[in-house]
Amino acid sequence: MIAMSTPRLSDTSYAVLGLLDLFEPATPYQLKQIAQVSIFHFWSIPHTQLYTECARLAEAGLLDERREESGRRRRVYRLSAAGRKALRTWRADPNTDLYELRDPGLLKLFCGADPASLAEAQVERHERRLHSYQELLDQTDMSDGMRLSLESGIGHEREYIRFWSRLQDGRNKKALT
Amino acid sequence: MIAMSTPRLSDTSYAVLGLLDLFEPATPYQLKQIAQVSIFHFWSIPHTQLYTECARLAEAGLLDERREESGRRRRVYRLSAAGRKALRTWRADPNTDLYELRDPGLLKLFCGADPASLAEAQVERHERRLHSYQELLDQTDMSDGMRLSLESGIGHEREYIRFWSRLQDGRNKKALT
DNA sequence: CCTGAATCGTTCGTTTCGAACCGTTCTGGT
DNA sequence: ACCAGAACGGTTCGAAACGAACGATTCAGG
Repeated sequence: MIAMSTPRLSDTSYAVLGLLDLFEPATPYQLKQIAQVSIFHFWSIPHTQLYTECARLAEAGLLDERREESGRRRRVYRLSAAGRKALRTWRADPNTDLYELRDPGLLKLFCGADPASLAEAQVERHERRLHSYQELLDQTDMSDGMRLSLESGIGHEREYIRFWSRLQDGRNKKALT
Repeated sequence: MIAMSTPRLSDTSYAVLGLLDLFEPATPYQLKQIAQVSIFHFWSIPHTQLYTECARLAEAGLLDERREESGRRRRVYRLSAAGRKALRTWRADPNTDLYELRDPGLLKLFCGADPASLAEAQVERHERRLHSYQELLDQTDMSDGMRLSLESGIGHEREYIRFWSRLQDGRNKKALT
């Protein structure tokens, strides 16, 4: 309950709070593993950031940190009351920005790369990813939010496959610049 | 032609080279304006980075820089021969990673926000964006790559609208947590 | 046990980020 | 013509994010 230093919370901060809300208690390493099969699809973070972000949030009083005595001396985190409250407040505001995207494939396409050969590689990768999402969907039991966001990912993968497939078919076979 | 220091070129570097290839000569500010109606949709960069990136690329010998004498003393950039070559090499390799995405809306959904109220805001924003893309498509004349990447953006906006619209309809009216 | 492989956790130098600021140019009013 | 304020253009700088690399622990098999 003590009001500590309050650094700005980024969306990434809330991502960590949200993960812990579903899967606490957890170490940063476990969060990384969970994130890889859940939020990384629409909220990418380098794994090192989970360590620093947890530390920051604990510092700010939004997480409780407990450290193992022996062995790896893992730091295990839980939401504090303040953390739970911060999460609830943020979650209740439906006004959010649109996405930010970085797609190297589209960038190359824009820059004039040969569409057909780009497309071939892209279709394959997106199909692989689509399958992994679909497997996730029926293997795991998950929260509503988790299922919905995964379904969104599936929709976008399908859209990507549609888009790139169209570019695969012949006629675009000019030299690779 | 002089081989200068060669810092790693990031995809953002190539984005700048690619823009200049289509629209040279240009100042960083002009690049920003062009980017806003072209690559920002799939390759977001803060505008200040265009200034530093141009400087870096000029330093590396991939751009030619000319500075105005009077007034704003703008720096005007063109591709150098080396820059053109670097762009061509990069463009010819079809093996590219998949996208990275950061979508705060999906993040909130994942974290358990009320789907219906989130959806309402999201649908509106995505529809606005979809319209702006569609206007771009017939107003402007553009390169093949530009048109294609814009069409991809339109496809994804439609997908977003499909997804969020589904969540708009009643029954999800539980309290906003 | 011992050795190598997998797992786990963190550090640290570099790059990116974006708020904030300042100088220039434009616009309209007088 | 001149001035005030708004819009535009460009840059700086401190903070945050990034990711390569490393060191330490645990596990698996011989």
